[in-house]
Amino acid sequence: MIERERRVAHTAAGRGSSRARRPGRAAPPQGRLRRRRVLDANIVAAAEELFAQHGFQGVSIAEVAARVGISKQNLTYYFPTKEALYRRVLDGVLDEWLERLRGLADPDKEPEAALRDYIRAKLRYSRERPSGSRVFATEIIAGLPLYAREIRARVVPALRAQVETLGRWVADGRVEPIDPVHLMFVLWAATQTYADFSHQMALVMDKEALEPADFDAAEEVVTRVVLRALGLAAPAPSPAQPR
Amino acid sequence: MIERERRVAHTAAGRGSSRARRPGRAAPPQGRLRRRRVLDANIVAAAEELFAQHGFQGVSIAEVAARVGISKQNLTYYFPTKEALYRRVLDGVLDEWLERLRGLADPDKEPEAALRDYIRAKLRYSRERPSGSRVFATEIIAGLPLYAREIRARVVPALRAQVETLGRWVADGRVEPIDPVHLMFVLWAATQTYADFSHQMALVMDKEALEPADFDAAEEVVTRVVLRALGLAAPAPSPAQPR
DNA sequence: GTCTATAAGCGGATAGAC
DNA sequence: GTCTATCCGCTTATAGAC
Repeated sequence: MIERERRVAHTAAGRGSSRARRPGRAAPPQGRLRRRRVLDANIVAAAEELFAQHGFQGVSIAEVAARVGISKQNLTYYFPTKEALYRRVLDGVLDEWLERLRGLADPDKEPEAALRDYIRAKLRYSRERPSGSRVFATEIIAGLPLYAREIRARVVPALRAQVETLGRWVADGRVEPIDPVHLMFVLWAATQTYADFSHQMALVMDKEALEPADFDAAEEVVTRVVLRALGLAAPAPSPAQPR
Repeated sequence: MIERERRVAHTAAGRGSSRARRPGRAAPPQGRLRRRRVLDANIVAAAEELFAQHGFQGVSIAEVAARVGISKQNLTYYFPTKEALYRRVLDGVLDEWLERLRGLADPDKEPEAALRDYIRAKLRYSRERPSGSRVFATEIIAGLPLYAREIRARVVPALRAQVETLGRWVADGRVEPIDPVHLMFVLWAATQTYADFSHQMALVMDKEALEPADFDAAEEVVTRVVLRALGLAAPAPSPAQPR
């Protein structure tokens, strides 16, 4: 079963190099492969939403299967265990998150521009992939019971690199002195919260769900808060009085 | 069974008025009552920790019972359903949270002092009651499946009051203009994260768990970030150069 | 690849004796 | 209040036919 898991996971992830195309086979395997990849992606997407709502133990593979229109026995063909499916969900979240935030907070860029881009990208992720953010958050809140290794290997280095960049800006006198570790935690929290706590926010603002305008306002406030903490923004932007 | 739930829940919450003391009974029921209250509190405390780690569905009542040294059948005597126990956990979290934050962010107080007190209290709650914060966070992330009514009735008004206070300070020109709703969201997130995400923070800082000094540093950074966003703090506190 | 069938266990909840 | 006994449903996972 481990063999099966490996095979499916690799082809699904697009790295199906071990299974070379058989020249003797006339029918193109591309159609089948593509269909499998689509089904695989649908399973992961459905699982992501359900895990975000109910947590790992709160989801049954039968529910996931029902969402994508297959039997739960068939689902185990693609993902032999529930935990394997959960890991694939988190792998996907992490892949996309690291991809989007790559190269931002570059120490050579201007601090202000780098931070603006970073905040924008992170808030955009919260808006476009709230379920992914939530699965991630619940895993962290639970104390990393199933995904500690990957967090340690992939997330922690990324965060440390960003902290180091902040620290260099401070050391070079390009921003006012502040604890870079905790500023990073605050920045992370202030952007993450627009995915994780959006249900409560909607209640406070008396609307069904957050709207694009809310994310624009969030970006303005978070950006201002962070930049001013570093002495990088004008003291009184006062949008009420146009100059 | 509903009858039983009501009775137990009320006495356990300390409002056991319906069961008047029988004058004919010589033995003081106080001992028994006190023991029951202690056991009840132990159950709730154990459940809080487990719910924080594994989520609602991830916890079995047998686990909770084992932690307090009773059988699961006996546990159902105190809490007839798992959901009732979960609600009691959240009730306790909410009670203490509202109690601690009562009167802070008073519109008549100086904005700077009010905000400092509020941030300190909220961070202290994250430090002292991390499990409670985490249970709360997971319920919100899940989309309020079981506790929406209480959030709506008790949390939302509290948040709105704080938003209104911030808005009044802006309107009165006591602080620089900013969107009070989103500033509140950021403030909430920046303090909440020190409970919810502390496991990841510990990994980033390469330590077993957050220490008191970390919370001191957090308080300094969060306070500075918020105050400067409102134009309330000196531009360059620079702790490196004592004046 | 997808199906039927089923194993094997745990979950919450209840009944009733003491 | 605490115990033993038990019900019933749902869970993951596997075996094997097609």
